[in-house]
Amino acid sequence: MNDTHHELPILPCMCASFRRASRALTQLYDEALRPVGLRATQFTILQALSLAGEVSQGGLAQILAMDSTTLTRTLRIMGREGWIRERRGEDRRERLLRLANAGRHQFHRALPSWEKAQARLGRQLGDKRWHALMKQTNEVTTMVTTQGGLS
Amino acid sequence: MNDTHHELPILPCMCASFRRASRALTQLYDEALRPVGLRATQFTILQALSLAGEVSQGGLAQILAMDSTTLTRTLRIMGREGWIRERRGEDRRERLLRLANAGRHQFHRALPSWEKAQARLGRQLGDKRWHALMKQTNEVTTMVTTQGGLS
DNA sequence: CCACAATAGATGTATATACATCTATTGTGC
DNA sequence: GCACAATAGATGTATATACATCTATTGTGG
Repeated sequence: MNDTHHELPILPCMCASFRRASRALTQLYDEALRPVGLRATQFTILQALSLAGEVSQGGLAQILAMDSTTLTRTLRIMGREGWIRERRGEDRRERLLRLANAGRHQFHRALPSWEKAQARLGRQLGDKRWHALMKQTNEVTTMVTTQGGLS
Repeated sequence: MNDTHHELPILPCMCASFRRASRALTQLYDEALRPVGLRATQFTILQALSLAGEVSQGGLAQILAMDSTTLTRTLRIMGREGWIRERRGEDRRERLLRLANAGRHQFHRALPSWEKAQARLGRQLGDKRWHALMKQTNEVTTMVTTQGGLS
């Protein structure tokens, strides 16, 4: 406990606050998932696909509020591992994605580590704050992605 | 308004929720700051330095809950623009950072765009949720960075 | 059907991010 | 003072992220 400890000033910027919290949480979850060989981001994609079934790349991007071209490379990495199956849609521009068996397996293998991280954080926050955060965080995302655009 | 609109499912993962919200917010703030030629991240660093005065790279990293080596490169980019002044500390391993005049200028030039983004979001959220989010987001960060560590 | 606008992704490029490892410097036990 | 542990950043490497631009495909007005 040395005193070179900067006391986490409150950043007045909402974006900065969220980015900072994201970094902190990502480090926590990454650490929890490291033994399983997954990044938080990759776990998220496995989980999203597990919940969504088959979706196009653009659909997945929308679910994750992410640029669809960003997924091109992340998915390539995960495809390399054999976790994801792709096929062309009727619209042959689309790539339809879903979990491959190896992906489902990897997801289930990671679940306990993820749940431990979730539970530990939940214990620290308490149920009330946990739910408030989940709710409000999603509200922000909805708000920004729905009516977003500076125009 | 087409119906290829995936309805933003609630992700059960706290980390994923935060990362998603961060991406959404970053796009919003990046768009607002683009005319000024700043990324949200860079604005954040200028603002943090503006608030903190002179800090070491490690100190700034702690303020931002960020790995200090990550800053090496971001700061190099910003140094290129002449926004940041560095000097060695008494402890000659440290780099002490602060805003250069050009950095202060760039920061003030960006302030109106940033304030507009903040205000717009604040209007949408309402004061109550705005403050709740700020508070809770910072609590999470404090919690995770303070007692963090899986050990 | 055909020209042209619109869309889904792929690719090029730049930044953001972390970790492992390395170097330079500082602290510590003896 | 010296050997060795600890610390602050720098560097190598890999992933995450977005935007501009390009290609392939689809929709559309005539």
